Amino acid sequence: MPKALFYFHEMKIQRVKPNVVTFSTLLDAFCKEGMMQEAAKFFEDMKQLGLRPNEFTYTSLIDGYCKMGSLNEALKLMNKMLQAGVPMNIVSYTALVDGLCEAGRMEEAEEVFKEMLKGGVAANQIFCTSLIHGYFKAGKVEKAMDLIKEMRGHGMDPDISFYGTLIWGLCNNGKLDEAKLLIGKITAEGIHANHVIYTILMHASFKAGHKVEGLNVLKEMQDMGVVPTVVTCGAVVDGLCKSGAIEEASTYFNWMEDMDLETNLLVYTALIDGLCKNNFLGEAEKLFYQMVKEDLAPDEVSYTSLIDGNLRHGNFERAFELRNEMINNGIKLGLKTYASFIWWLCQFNQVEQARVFLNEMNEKGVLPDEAIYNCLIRKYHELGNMDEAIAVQKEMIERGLFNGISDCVVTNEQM
DNA sequence: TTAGGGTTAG
Repeated sequence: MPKALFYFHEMKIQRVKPNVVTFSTLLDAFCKEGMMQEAAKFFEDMKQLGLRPNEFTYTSLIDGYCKMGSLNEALKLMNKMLQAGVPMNIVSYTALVDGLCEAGRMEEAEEVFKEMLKGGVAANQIFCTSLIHGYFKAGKVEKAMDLIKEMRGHGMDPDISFYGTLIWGLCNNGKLDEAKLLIGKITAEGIHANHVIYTILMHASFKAGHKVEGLNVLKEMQDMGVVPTVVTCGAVVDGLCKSGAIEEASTYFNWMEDMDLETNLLVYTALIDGLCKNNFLGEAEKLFYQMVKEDLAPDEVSYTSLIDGNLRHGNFERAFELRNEMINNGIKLGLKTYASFIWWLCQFNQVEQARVFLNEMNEKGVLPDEAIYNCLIRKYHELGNMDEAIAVQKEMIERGLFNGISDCVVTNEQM
């Protein structure tokens, strides 16, 4: 990116005028880095220079906003695009629908799909794969299957990414066996599963509690000549940690070096979390600082893992120290960080301190979830402080988080 | 010449 910008400025110095393609290329690079403010600035700059953004320019921006979860910005851009007389094509629609699917906004995605067809733009395999991913993610297996049938009816030939999505969807909807059968079927048809598909299957096996099976998938993958990536190893380390096989997890973590694979934040965090949850807090702390030494900047997730580890061991002082370190490094506490503080403070009967965190969440605009409220209500109730239990439950109801079937302990009569 | 889909962490 800095090199690209250097050439861009060099162009200006040499009085070579950048055109729409030059701007779109740079703008797309900013979007892919998640630097949307810079991208938006380039967008304005090019218009100022009298250049007319085209479907490529708009699509990069729509995709960028979608990837960072700013769906409303993306939708606004679609309208701007149409107003500017630049028609949406299948690529622009795919970027938008994929964003809506990722955010679980399936009704809107279907609406956009209808509009697309009305406008005479035909769906293709990439578009359908995005929509199928959305349906699976939302647990709408039947809808996903219907669309797959329709795709076949339209003569679309499924590719490896499509199968990746399908296998992921089956695994995430409790159909691990069907996913395995499907891999066998496509292999027989001459389509070879790749590292992504094996990683999906392995992760699903571990998640279902089948440790041996998970490791078998890794072995099968290697036997088939598919080389594990850092993502594969991350899934192995995480899977083993969650199975309580912490020593094996450490072995695979070190194995990455033998494989010439560079570890990343995710793999470190998986192992740090595993160490914390398996009573190796000292090792977790050591690994955390080894990670920092390797220039991997801890994020909210890695801090939360270590904070949670300290809290579960009653090391409140250290947890607060890490919280401060996190803030000093410009990382905001998220829902999981607050949930961890509130949960463990309640477990150690420090309900007032937990309440301070709930208040802080409200001040900072982090929406608490049902579990956080229930945890506090239960603890207040247990300690005999019904006034506060009722007050917290009222807040929960006001926020629309009380669905009446949760295990809240304050009944209507008591309120 | 520039844009879209599947995998891992609290």
